[in-house]
Amino acid sequence: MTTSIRDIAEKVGKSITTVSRALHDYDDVSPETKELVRKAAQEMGYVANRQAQLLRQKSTDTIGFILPTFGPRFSDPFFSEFLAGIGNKAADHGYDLLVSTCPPGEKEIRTYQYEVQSNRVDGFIIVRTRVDDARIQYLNSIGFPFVAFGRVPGMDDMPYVDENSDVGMQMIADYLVELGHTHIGCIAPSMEYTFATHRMQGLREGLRFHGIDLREQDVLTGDLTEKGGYERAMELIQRPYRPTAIVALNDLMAIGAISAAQDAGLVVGKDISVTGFDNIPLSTYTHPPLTTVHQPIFQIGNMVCEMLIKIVKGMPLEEKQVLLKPSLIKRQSTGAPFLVEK
Amino acid sequence: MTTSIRDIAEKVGKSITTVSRALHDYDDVSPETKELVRKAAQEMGYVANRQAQLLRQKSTDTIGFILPTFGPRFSDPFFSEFLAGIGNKAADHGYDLLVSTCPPGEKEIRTYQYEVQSNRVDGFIIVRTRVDDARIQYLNSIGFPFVAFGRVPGMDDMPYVDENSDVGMQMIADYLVELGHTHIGCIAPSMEYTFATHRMQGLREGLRFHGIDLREQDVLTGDLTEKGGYERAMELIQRPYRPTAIVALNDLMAIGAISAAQDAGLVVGKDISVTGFDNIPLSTYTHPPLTTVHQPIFQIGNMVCEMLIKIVKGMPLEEKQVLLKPSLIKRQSTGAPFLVEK
DNA sequence: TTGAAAGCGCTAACAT
DNA sequence: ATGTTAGCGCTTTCAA
Repeated sequence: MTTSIRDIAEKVGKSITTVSRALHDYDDVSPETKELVRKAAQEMGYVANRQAQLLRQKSTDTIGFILPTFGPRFSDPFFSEFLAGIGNKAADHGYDLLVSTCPPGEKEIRTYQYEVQSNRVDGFIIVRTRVDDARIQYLNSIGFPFVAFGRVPGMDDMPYVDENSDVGMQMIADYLVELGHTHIGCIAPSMEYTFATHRMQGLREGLRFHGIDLREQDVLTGDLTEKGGYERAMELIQRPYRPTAIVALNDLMAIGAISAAQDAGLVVGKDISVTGFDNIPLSTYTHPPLTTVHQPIFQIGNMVCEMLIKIVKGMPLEEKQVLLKPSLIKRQSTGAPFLVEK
Repeated sequence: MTTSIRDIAEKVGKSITTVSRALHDYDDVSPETKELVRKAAQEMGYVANRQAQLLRQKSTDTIGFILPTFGPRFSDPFFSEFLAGIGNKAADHGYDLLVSTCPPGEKEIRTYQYEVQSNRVDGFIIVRTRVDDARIQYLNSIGFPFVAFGRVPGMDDMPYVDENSDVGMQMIADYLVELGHTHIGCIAPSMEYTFATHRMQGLREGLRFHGIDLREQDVLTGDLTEKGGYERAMELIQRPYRPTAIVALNDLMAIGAISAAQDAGLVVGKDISVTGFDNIPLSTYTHPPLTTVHQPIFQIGNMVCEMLIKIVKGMPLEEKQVLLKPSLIKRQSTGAPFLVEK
């Protein structure tokens, strides 16, 4: 069926050892032999059997990525873009990407354990880090390579890439205050996500800097989806004294919030302002376009993957922790507050 | 490091063969030995080395999925949902999912070849089939297992799951005509995608049934993204005699079209109607919510994966070709036509 | 510059 | 019911 190293050896009349070495460009093989072997390999359409190669080398040249899927309508554009970023870079380095799906929770660690112990991957890429992240604790405890997109409190030494979303949110706060907002509502996911804690803190500090306190009752928690955003935003909007601006912790929630505002008969950007975070391509095409903070998801995927490959190859890392500078994208979902019955 | 079958053999004082057989529950091993071996394996945290196991068995228990990524902002919610569907089912059956990324084109086939020849996967899942699909021709020519989401003309015997989007589009046509539209524009991706040909044909036939011809000049081609939809829709809108309804061939394009209409000062659902296709979760949260045709992407991922696993295991397939019935989702992006300067 | 031989961890045919 | 042995395809000592 498939040609093996042995077939080539037979054809060129050399030993399999020589063929193997020729293929790997060892310098103790004569140039002529190398040429000969290469040509034969080419002709016969030889491709190394990965299983055998890797069994021998005790490595897998494979990166693991376990998608934290939530329910059957897992439709977050964030992940396809991030995945493309990883896959892209992995391919550049001849690495494979092994993707599994597992909802966050109990079973999750077992999925990681299983992949580690069955020798399936050389390292993991972790997304959406959590404050008390069992995945990272596990990998750390056994010294298994990984790189995270996102930080984890108390684990300042682990390799990660993250955007400085504290600062990103401060920019949002500054901008809203500058526009004249003083009563601001916030819709957020569970604070188990570190990115949520950073963004909240940035928002809090940013507002406090201008003498504004974000009140607990103005912060509502929902799912990290359009639906979650819609529901929580609707709650805020239907209050007798509704906020003049709603800060959503990601674009998907913001899209839900815009929808809620419109269903309530409000004109977004005039009657009420809405902001997001991520700058997914879609955020340009909402109505009105969404004011948000840019996060280069594809590039972060690239970086995370590149770092991980260096780590598993034992190469030095220039920077073990990367914190990217955010930038504010001003669009039309924000405007000066329209003050209602005050 | 990791415990191997040999370690267990030593511990329980049996041969490695016996251990292997005990672990696989062969019936020529005494119950006591089985018990003994299992307990030891448990205690020692034994997990089989996949590479070795698979090298021996000449199978990989792995499914290949090559993401057709377009450019660096590959942010299509379709793919994350589909991936979750596949991953989910694969995990149920103990299969791994090997994901690569490769833009459609020249190099694509080489990526497939490479994965086939290096023995990395048992079969492939193909998405977004094309009229002249080199991937499928290749896999078919070498008899390598695959299941496609989408049909290919002239390959009626290949295993696939698809939605009957001809009928889906006819439903859209019926509905628009029923609302009173007669001048309809269409924004479509390249007709190399089979789904596009089916949807176009459905639209054409649906309209013709009501005595309406879709004119060539009213069909514009763009990228399968919000941006593509925006640009092409804007062209249609700026014409002196603009259509009263724009049919987009997927939801992402429709979102772009809504945005274009709004930028042109039109009220969508009143001044102009817009329809999509897919019913991604987002389509509920556009403004106004999008009239579209539902496609159960997660379940299709499930089905495709299940079928592929049966094929690679040599199990019989109840249905080799599955054509799902579409359903129309009426929302507020469509309404009776508002007739301008006619 | 080349080849023989061992062995990665596992399974299975063949003994016993 | 259990063990011996061969071998999957490859890399890598070690010896020639």
